[in-house]
Amino acid sequence: MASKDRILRLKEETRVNILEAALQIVKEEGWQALSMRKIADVIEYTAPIIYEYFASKEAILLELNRQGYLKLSKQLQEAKDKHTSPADQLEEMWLSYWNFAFANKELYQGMFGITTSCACKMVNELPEAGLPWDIITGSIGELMNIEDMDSDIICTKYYTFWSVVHGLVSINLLDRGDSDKINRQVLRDAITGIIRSITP
Amino acid sequence: MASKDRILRLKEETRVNILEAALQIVKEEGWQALSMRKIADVIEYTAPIIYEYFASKEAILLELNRQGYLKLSKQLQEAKDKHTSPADQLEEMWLSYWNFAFANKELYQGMFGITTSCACKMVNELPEAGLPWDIITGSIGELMNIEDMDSDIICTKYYTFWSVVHGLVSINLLDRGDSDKINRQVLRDAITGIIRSITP
DNA sequence: ACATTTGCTTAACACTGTTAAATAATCTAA
DNA sequence: TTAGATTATTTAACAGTGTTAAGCAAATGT
Repeated sequence: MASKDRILRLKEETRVNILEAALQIVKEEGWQALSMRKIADVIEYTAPIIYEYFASKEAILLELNRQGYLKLSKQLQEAKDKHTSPADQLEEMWLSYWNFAFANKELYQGMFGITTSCACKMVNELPEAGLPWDIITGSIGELMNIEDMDSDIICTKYYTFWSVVHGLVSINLLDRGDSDKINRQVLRDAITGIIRSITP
Repeated sequence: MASKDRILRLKEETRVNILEAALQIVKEEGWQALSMRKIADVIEYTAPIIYEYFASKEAILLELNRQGYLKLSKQLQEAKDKHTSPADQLEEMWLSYWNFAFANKELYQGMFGITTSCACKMVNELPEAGLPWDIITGSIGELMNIEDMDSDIICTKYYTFWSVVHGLVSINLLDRGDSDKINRQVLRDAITGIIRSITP
């Protein structure tokens, strides 16, 4: 029965369509404007069929976040692969993180926003949310000559990196902050500063 | 007509009650659970009378944010007044900022959250939102011997401070991050590091 | 005592997420 | 081909949201 395959392919397709429609709406009108009926409008169905593909609206948000983490991880890995020295890798990766945030503002908000309306709470239980950590701490450990990737010192250094970059991103996403050029300079200074501070 | 005064006092009182009820609900159930009817329940009225005091739900959120900025500014000023040297002032103020964020999680989320559902957009036009900037850049300017408080260099240094502190706060508010003790250490290190970097 | 203003509520509208029932379309088997 | 069973999709409904307009009731001014 090849028709079964076709039908499965179609179902998978509308599943993708739902996610794409959701992201499109969010990009055009923001998270607060996303509604099931609007998604249904875009994919030319009525709202209840969405529940054949996702258990709830929150499940859609969660899946979008998941894909966001995958996309970010892919970019981080590509950035890492450009260099061999851990110091260069770290600089390239955090610049890549910065670029991801602004190229995917809405996604970034969902992934790392202090959600206010707390769109999807279980994002912390998403396994993909741990991927960036894995990719980056590898270079930190190598740079510091530490093997145990879960050691407190690596953890601390990771959070030091993350907080400064995420903080800078947040401020810019909040429409605060200076011109992009100045902020890039602050970012570069901070990153190289931290790298130097942990270079043996 | 003293009764006019009494009646005005009562009106002011329910205005305060509305705000307190809103904050109470947010603290107990989160921003996403805040609704006009719930507020009305708490103050023992029906929903429409709230519109005699606030033009919209967003206006309530805006006023809560305004009070948040005032409260934060007051704490920052008190922290500043504890010392005379700008370096000590800066350290004390940013620690105070950190403490404010965790003592008023919900308020902080509203004020500095990448709102996702973008609760109130005009928070940037709130004059009170600029108070922390005024208080802190004063010390930065003094420390760097610069008079023009709007100079790019002060601006940049302010954002450097803010991004690292806000980033660290965000990560902890996201349930990520280490123990409070370690994070306080990261915070202190970062703050003193920046202070040292701008001390002539 | 009547008229007017004020305070407050009820009712309604257009939305929201979500579920159950009803219908339309498709596939299966005789 | 036709009858029956499945599946796909929609309509209707529920409870909730922010918000507005209409109505009522109590206090006030004359």
